[in-house]
Amino acid sequence: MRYSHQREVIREIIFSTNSHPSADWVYAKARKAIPNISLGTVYRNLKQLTDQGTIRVIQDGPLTRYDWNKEPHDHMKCTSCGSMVDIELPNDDLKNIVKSQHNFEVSDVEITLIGKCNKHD
Amino acid sequence: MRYSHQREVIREIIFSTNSHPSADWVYAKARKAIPNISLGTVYRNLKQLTDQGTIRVIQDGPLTRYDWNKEPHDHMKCTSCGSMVDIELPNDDLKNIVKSQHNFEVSDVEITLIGKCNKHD
DNA sequence: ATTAGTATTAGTAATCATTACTGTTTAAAT
DNA sequence: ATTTAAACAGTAATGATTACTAATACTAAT
Repeated sequence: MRYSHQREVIREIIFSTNSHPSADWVYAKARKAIPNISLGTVYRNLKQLTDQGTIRVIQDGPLTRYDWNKEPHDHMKCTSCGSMVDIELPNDDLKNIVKSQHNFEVSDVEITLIGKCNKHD
Repeated sequence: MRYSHQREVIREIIFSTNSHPSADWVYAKARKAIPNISLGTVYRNLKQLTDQGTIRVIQDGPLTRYDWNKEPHDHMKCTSCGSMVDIELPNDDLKNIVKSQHNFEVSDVEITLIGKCNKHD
């Protein structure tokens, strides 16, 4: 893939945050570096970066977010502040259950825990 | 909530399938019973049925689907045929982990297993 | 260094899912 | 039967994403 300044800026934006930003958030940030960057360019490059495995997509309900963390991991979503935090949970048991009981070969496990984080006791 | 024929038809459609249909699929089915039913009516009633707890929403990536099964349960999604099948998985361990390690009070757990179902060995 | 070829871009139009609006219809209470 | 508000059909509007197009800018070969 050929180098482009726009893609590099977009990549850096994703890698600079843990907030799992949306395309729109990335667009707003990118405009600060490249004021006339196009929203289409943002979407196209987010897709390319995803396809080449540089970043990954996470789905937050109907919202599409992006994440630099490609290690297998899960998410805690707080219903009070809307934040989505990374967490690693064991899932070998789940895989084994469906393998033995349903003959379903798992390639990926997506777990989201919804609740209240420690800021809202 | 006042009775309406349209809502009743929509409710029956959801309850007649295990395929977790989308709004569009419900619309197509509903037109067979009520040819001039409006897509807005489908969306409005799916929302009402959801709000009153008669059905529930499940998010399949960016796709919104509807489900009559309100018992807590999880899903297996087949990458070959796209089908999404209900499954019950234990999740007490997961809840306990985040409670003790992150002081995160879980109200809901969403697990989706992605892989190949037994039709595609 | 210049050129040629093509991936990438900005800008805009188009699409898709969903929601909002508006004037009409209909359930159901009086 | 009359009244009232909820629900409707039809259509317009929104928001996110994708597609299109002519211009631009990497990069490899000269």
